[in-house]
Amino acid sequence: MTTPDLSPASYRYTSALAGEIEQRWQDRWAAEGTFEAPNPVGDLAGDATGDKFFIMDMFPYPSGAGLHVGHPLGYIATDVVGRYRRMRGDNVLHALGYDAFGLPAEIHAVQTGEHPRTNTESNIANMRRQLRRLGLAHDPRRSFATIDPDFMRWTQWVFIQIFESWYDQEQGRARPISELRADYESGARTAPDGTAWADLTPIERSVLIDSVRLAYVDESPVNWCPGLGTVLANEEVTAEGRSERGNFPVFTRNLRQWKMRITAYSDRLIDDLERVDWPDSVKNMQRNWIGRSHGARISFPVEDLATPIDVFTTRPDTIFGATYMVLAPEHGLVDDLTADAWPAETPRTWTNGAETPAEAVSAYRTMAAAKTDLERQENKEKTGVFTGAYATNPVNGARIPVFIADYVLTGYGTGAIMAVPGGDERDHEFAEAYGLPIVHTVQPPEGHEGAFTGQGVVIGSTNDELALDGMSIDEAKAAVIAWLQLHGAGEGTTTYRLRDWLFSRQRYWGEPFPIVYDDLDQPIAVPDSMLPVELPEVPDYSPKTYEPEDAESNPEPPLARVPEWVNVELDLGDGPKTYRRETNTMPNWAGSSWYELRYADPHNAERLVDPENERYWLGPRKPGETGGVDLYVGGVEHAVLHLLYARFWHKVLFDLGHVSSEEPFHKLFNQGYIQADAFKDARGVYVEAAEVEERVDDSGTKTYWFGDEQVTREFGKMGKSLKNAVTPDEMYESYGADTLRVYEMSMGPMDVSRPWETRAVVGAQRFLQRVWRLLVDEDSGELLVDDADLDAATLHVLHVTIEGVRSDMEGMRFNTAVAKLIELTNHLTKAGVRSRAAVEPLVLMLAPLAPHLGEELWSRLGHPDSLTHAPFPTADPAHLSAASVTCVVQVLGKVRGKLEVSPDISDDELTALALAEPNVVRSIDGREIRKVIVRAPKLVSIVV
RNA sequence: GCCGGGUUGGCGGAAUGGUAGACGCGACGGUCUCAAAAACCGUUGUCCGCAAGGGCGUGCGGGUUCGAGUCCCGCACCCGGCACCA
Repeated sequence: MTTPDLSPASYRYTSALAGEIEQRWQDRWAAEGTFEAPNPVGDLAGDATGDKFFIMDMFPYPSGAGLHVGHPLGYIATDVVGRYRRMRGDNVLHALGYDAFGLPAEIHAVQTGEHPRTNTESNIANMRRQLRRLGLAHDPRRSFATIDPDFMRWTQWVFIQIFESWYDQEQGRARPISELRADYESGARTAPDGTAWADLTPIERSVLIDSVRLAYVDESPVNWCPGLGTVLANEEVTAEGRSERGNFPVFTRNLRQWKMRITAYSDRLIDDLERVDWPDSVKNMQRNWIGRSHGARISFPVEDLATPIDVFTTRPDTIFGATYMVLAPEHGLVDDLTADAWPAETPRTWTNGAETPAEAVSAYRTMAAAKTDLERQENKEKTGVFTGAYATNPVNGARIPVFIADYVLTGYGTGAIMAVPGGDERDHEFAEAYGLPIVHTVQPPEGHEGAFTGQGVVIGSTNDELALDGMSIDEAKAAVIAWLQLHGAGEGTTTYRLRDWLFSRQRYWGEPFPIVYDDLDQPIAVPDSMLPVELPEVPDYSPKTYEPEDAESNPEPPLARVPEWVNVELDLGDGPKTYRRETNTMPNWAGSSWYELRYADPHNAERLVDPENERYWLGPRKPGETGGVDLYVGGVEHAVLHLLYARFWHKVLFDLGHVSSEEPFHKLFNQGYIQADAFKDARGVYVEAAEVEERVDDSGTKTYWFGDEQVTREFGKMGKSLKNAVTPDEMYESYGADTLRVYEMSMGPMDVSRPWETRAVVGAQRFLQRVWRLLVDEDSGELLVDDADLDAATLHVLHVTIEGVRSDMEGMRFNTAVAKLIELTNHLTKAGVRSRAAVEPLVLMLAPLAPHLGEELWSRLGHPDSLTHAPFPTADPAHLSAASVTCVVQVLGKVRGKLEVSPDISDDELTALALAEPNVVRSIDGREIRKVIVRAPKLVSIVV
């Protein structure tokens, strides 16, 4: 890219020299173990000084495509923070692992026949090479991959901990199953139906215990994707009801699958968000995802049926306006309450033309089941059918019809609603379509049409015992709930949108479950001594896939094809017996749900993490704090996936006493993305952005050409799919790693996305070249530094820079830190100052951003040791005020003059000077001065 | 629809309520060179003006203030998340 350097200056800071310097220092850091962080105990034990600081990046998936310049953005940022903290004296833990289970490796394996492990490991090696070239200050002893048997063993161990636990609602925490069993055995606790433990058969006991485990198998509606041949979590299905990967249709099917009882933690997962230092946007996304809403459960008796309909509502105050009820088509009571014949005078619109309610219900159900999520979303027109049944409104005895309709969802609340057309827009729409009464229970404003959902005064809501009229909505809610409770018709309650986490996949390339089934088909955890359960060799890695539309197909895990692995003889304490292994594998999220803990004690063979090491690196700094990683940096795309799962697992481990921290990540920072122009040809196919040419026509309009073909420009996240990736290797080649680092850090604030512009990278290189040239003679390589005293102006600039850079580093404002260092460098260059007293602090401040250049210059300045632990410069307050400051004189808020004044000038003196300034006098133009505001020494504002 | 974030030169961006546009890219002019590139130096919001200086200017409309990019009210547009969630 750059033309060969023909200049005679052989010590010019070119990409070649930068490359040589960078590799040399990387070798030295590796040889000296510069970034190794000592642990309190264990194999990595050592003497730690200073405060601890644990930094983490969201670890990468080792893709075969390698890195582009967008990937390292966050890694550079955390590296700068880590290097800065070391210079402040902290003991910094920073390492990088690999999230290495995943679908791409499996697809590659299916295509090539190569074992996914082989391919994944070579991808990891390539990624390590690319990242090493960036000069990241990681502790290499603490790196791991989730596919390492030693890591997988502990992933399985955590799974068993969760499997062997239940959630004690009274204590509000997870407890071991063994304690629950002990309670049953001692009689301290009986089965929910009152049966004593001793009266239960072994299988009944198993079922009872299994029904409360935090990891459990159960048959329930799940997302089945025949095209991929696996079930998927809710989070992996798009809004259009298709798989995020591959874009295949997804069907809701009742299947027996593993789940994690994350819903037990709903309240703690919401409430503890108050205790962590996370961006509000992510906290909000998690709150929305968990979707806690307070309201009431209310029972509506049904005519001729013993079981009432339970509904959930957030607006119990509107119950007097409940004029009909709706059940989800899949609701369990529908069959029981559907009448034998249409009641007399049933309107024709309610029957859908069917002869009997049963016929109408059955037809509607079939129709609703055939609707895809997309169709439901696109067509929100309200449909439904009358069941022929009537319920009774408990507060006013009104006889109200019961419908089924697909605008009521089976999975939320109780799957049934009381419909209040006066206070709910959806109910209003349905009521209009089916001619149902509309009753307002909150006084709507004059001229209001349709449902009224705003605040107001309650009306029309009075019975013999309950008088809500005139109350506010909140008062009425409380009054209704109290009344319902008194009459046994309902109670205040809370519901959540969050569902339990579907945890099994029909994949080869994932962690096997450490579970076997006995001859009664009960799941049993394998003993710790048998961990890890490793993946068997299989003849074929590919999942059993089907026609994408074949909803009737069934999942078939690849591991089930290896009977000699599936059927295993074990002695679990009662003699050798044959067991059947679980053949599903864990989802990709498993390893990342606990990996923060392993960095703290990566080789511990006895425990997940030694308690002392965990307490040191993750424990709360003060009582009452959550603890957790001090800084976690990654993209916002994991806001409700990884970050929710990891919090859940961490809390279970906390409850069980394995960790002292209540949250995995104390501070979270979302970095923006690097974006870039992408270009599409006439067919809509992306073309290589690097080969597109920009042409400007006479009118100044820009057009883009790929060869002879005109293409259209777009803007998006950098990556392979948009064919606009720029690799770090290209940047190393043309500029060097330090230039790439400085450029990426100077592009803008860390938390916003920014467009990549290769032609702007040279600005960072010019800056580093200026620093180099300040210290080193380009022809001879000699050090040009002297020991002269600094003049007042330089002292001032230097200390203001130190103060500013420090604060920018603390606040992760690297873009402004770079700007300040450039200003200092430009000042020194212009003033011809090469004094050690100025250049040493400059080199130290630059070092976190451009560590190789920093080390090289530091060493040339005569320091034998790495500057990794050299103290970061401290500003001397004495030099922070300048010898003179510019004072602005405003007249009526407009700048009319500037004065160079002493910083300690008095108000009176400054006012006198300001009023004497010729341009100020002219602006006042003889008018009477009404007021003078003086903020010495910076400002005088004159009001006339 | 709901929640969160945003809108500043040609571009990326900077500004504890106090000189809007730091720093960088690009552009323009210059130095060096036979020439070009690189490098270095200078100019660069816009309009009027020879200049001194002045007018206008941070999405739009109001307000508070001696003074608003910054605070308050209303609106438009853009980005992200959720969405028939009772």
